[in-house]
Amino acid sequence: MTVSSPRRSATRQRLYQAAVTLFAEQGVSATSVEQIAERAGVAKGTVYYNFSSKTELFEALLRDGIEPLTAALRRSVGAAPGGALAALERMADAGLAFVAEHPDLVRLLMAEQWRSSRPWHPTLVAVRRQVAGVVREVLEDGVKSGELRADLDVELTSGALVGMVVLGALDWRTFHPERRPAEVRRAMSVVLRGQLEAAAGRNEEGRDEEGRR
Amino acid sequence: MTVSSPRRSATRQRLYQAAVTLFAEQGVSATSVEQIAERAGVAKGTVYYNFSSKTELFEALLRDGIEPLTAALRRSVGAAPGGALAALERMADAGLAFVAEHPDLVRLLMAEQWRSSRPWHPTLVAVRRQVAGVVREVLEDGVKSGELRADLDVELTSGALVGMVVLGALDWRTFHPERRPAEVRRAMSVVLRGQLEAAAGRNEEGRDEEGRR
DNA sequence: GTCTATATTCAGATAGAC
DNA sequence: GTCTATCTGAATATAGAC
Repeated sequence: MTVSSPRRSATRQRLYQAAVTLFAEQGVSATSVEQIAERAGVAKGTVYYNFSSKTELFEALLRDGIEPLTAALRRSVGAAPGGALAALERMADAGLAFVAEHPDLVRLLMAEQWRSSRPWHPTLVAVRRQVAGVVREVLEDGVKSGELRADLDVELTSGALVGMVVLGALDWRTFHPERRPAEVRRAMSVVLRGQLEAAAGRNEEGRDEEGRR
Repeated sequence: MTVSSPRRSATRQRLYQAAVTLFAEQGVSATSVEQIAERAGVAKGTVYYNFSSKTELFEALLRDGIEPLTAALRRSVGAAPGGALAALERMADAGLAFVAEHPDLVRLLMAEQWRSSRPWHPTLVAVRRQVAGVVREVLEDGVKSGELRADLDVELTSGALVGMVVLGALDWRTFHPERRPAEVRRAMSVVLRGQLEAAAGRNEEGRDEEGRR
């Protein structure tokens, strides 16, 4: 198995880029190979020289695109100070950044996630489990250390938190793109840290949070 | 314009049911009219007698399916006691119930939501805005009444909270269907009420919540 | 490696019998 | 109102020239 030639891998990258945009916007089935080729500036035959089928192109695209996501997640959890809530904030941050950088890929993941009985479904489920799994571990550690409440339902809560970050981020990119990343991060932080309520009985540490980082 | 005959509207209902399942599982484009007809137990021609095209069938299905959702939302906000957090909890509850009852429709909304440049996209965006809008109003009222923090970003926070509920609920139905609704509700309530942290400095009111309702 | 031309399959939509 | 039969366009995938 020889390493792909520079020329070929450049073509593949162009095809990835063209395909992910079209797939996200129209769906996989509604996108023709012709369209992908056109957008990438090559002929249809070239697509089939590089990938055996449209499905294979899509799966390769997923594998390639997901790698940076899992890498970013691992980074945000591992080497860092603070407790569980701080780790959750960093993960939310990493999620936000990923969505900002690869909005089409995330839209695609969101859309295809729920369709069982499609060839690529297992791959998507694996990604989902991996992402939610990292969050679950953080929650578990937080419970063990006593930082988080002992009766926390880590399974269901992790799913909900992932949903908050991912959909919150997509909502941002799609409907409020003029807002700055820091604003989005802060909104999520407020929910994560349980600071929705006005700080009536507590001290004023909530105001410190505004200047955080 | 005469009212549809009972026979015809029965057929339409069967077509809706067949279509929503197939659309959710395979996507709209990947589902053929033939498949829909087969599953509904009618011939393909009958589909075209009732709907002028596959797209029109899909849009009618959306309009019909969404009505109960917006109705449930209005109900859960309007006539009820308690402040903003209580209202948010009731809305989360309503969302959970809706997802439990119409999982296919919700999966479909989630999947098609992000594809601009499709005929039905405006309809889906309208639904999204409506749902998020109700949450935003509740947050705004909470801020005005002083229950919620004055500097709350109602726009971004409402998007995040909707995401938490919807994806949390879908996650539940898809990956943890054995869990009971009350467990899911409680997990979301914990996040909403900012009770992730162990109740160290506070009193034990957190334990009261377990027996809530 | 990439192109053009083409075979083949298949889905959307219609016409007309019942 | 619903069926069967059929038309038509389009999309996947291949073959072979360059």
